[in-house]
Amino acid sequence: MRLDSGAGSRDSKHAAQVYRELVNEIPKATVVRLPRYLRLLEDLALSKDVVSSEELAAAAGANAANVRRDLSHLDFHGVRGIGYSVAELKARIRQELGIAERQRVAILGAGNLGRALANYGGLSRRGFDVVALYDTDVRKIGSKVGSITIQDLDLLDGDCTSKSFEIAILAVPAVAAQQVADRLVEHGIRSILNFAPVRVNVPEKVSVRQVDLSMELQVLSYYGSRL
Amino acid sequence: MRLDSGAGSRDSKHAAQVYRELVNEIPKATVVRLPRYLRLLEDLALSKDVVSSEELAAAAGANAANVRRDLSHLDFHGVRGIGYSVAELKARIRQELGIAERQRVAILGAGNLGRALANYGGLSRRGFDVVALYDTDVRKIGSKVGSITIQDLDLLDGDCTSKSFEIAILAVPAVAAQQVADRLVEHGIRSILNFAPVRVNVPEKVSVRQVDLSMELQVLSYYGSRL
DNA sequence: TAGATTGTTAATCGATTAACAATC
DNA sequence: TAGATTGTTAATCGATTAACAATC
Repeated sequence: MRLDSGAGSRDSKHAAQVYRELVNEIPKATVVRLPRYLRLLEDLALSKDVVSSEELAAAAGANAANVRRDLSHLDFHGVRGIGYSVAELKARIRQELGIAERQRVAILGAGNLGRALANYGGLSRRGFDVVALYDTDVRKIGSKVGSITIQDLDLLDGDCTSKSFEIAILAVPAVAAQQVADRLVEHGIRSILNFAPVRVNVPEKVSVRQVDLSMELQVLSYYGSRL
Repeated sequence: MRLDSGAGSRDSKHAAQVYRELVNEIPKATVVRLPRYLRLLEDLALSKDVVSSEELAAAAGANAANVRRDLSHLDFHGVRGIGYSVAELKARIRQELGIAERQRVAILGAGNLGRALANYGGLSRRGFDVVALYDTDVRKIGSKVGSITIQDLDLLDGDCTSKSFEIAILAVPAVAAQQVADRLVEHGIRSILNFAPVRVNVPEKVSVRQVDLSMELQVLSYYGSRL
């Protein structure tokens, strides 16, 4: 099937772009802005019924036209002259992000960072429940962080059904990261947030986002040093 | 001055692109890849003298042509048929990132996250020294985290010269973030890494990067839910 | 030389945005 | 109606990459 030169194609659109629209794929840049819109909508939910693309843009550090295009990718429509329904847009973005229901998160590694993350109340507030905290250190296993008991990482393998979770946060030392990631993948996990300062290799079906403190500081340093 | 139609311009280049080359600006996408190259180079420093664009690309999750173009933005040249000098490229990237010398970092907020960051050895290994840790809680002030004594945030204002730092890490509660950011800006800081789950407004001359756990999880959820 | 790898071009891709008709 | 704001087009921008001549 040829996708270009069809009735709906225009010279200003690339063939690949037309294809992505056909299969209803949302641009990556849009996906990363959705949580920013959502945050404003949650703040606004009690005070306003309607929000404009201008306000959403200010909250996300984007352009109003950009916002309108983003929302049109969701097939979400506002009212001309009025704006967008706060409640409806909030629900629509939650649905699109796959967080209409609460998500279960496991934290791997109960070091300083793992414990800090387990204690962080902001997760629950945004719909993420930390349901497990794993470590390999026998001195830590059994002790509690908040209401969560640290468990032996070896339990992971048998835990598939009883303690299932959708998302894993990797907070282990760099040397252990790949090994633990492999076990998570075996366990069927498809989303990993990696705080370890190494890239982990995973099958294509698994998505990983890495948060690397040193690299963030290095990028900051670049911009700080030339002003 | 017109920038297009000049002797050096070609139809395949946009006028804005030509301008950025004239003033020697490095593309943002390149800047964020430099730390990834640097990490590989540090790992390689003891074992290899030369590295290829192919290897650098694999480490950074980029394309080899992309790497070669990135390095040409640094005016850094390799040797055809051979590759790039590991030691020279490492030094060149450090210089470009403004981290030829060690950088001093202050952490604002000695809660779970602030203390976890202060304890994180990876920072020092990458050339960042945590020189101060501030909080407002009188029960925390004076106690130590590792070798650093928690100080009263009010000292920040008098501290300009004696305890100066180039980079600040914001690890305070959301409600305090803007206020503390304002004080940092007054203090003359130009680089802020913000872990608080709110955008902070700063003058244009200050750069901020935000790390927001919930938003990262929401983006992950999107990709995890459609596979 | 033959093989390897750079440096650069040209094309395409993906994202942004000004502008404005549509319309509440 | 007049004012406000959406939805969409068209242009441009910024980034990526295949391909290949240059050259070690």
